Amino acid sequence: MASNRHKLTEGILRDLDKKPRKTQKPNFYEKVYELVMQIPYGKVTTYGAIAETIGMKGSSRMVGQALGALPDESDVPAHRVINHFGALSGAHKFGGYDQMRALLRKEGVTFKAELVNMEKHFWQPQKHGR
DNA sequence: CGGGTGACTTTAC
DNA sequence: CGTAAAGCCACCC
Repeated sequence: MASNRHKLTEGILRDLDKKPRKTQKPNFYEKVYELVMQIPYGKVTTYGAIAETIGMKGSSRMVGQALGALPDESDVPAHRVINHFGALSGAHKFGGYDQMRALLRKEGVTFKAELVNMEKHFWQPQKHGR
């Protein structure tokens, strides 16, 4: 449902807007965003790699969920996050496959058929603060 | 509190 | 090879 997603997005915006409160459990979404924002220009990474880096190996879906909640005007380069095959799973959020591919190509990312050339562009996320 | 949802990944057949 | 199913768990209602 579109309205549901919209509400979700509002929640994310609210969370991003307020200062990260250092509770015992920081926002999972913020962790994902911080990692994604560290992806260098022209590089890509996968949901699984991000999940593993934030200590949630196997919960790659949560990563996708976090990215899916991002507003379009977000500074988070979500287009650099793809699935482990190199397919553009989130293409629908960028106006379709062709558009997302064009976005990546513009950054120098090369493709093998319909898949990103992972061996060449995969970037292993690193914990915040190295 | 419980159910539904989701930009994934892996394993099994 | 292809399809199915099950883990995974934060967030919203």
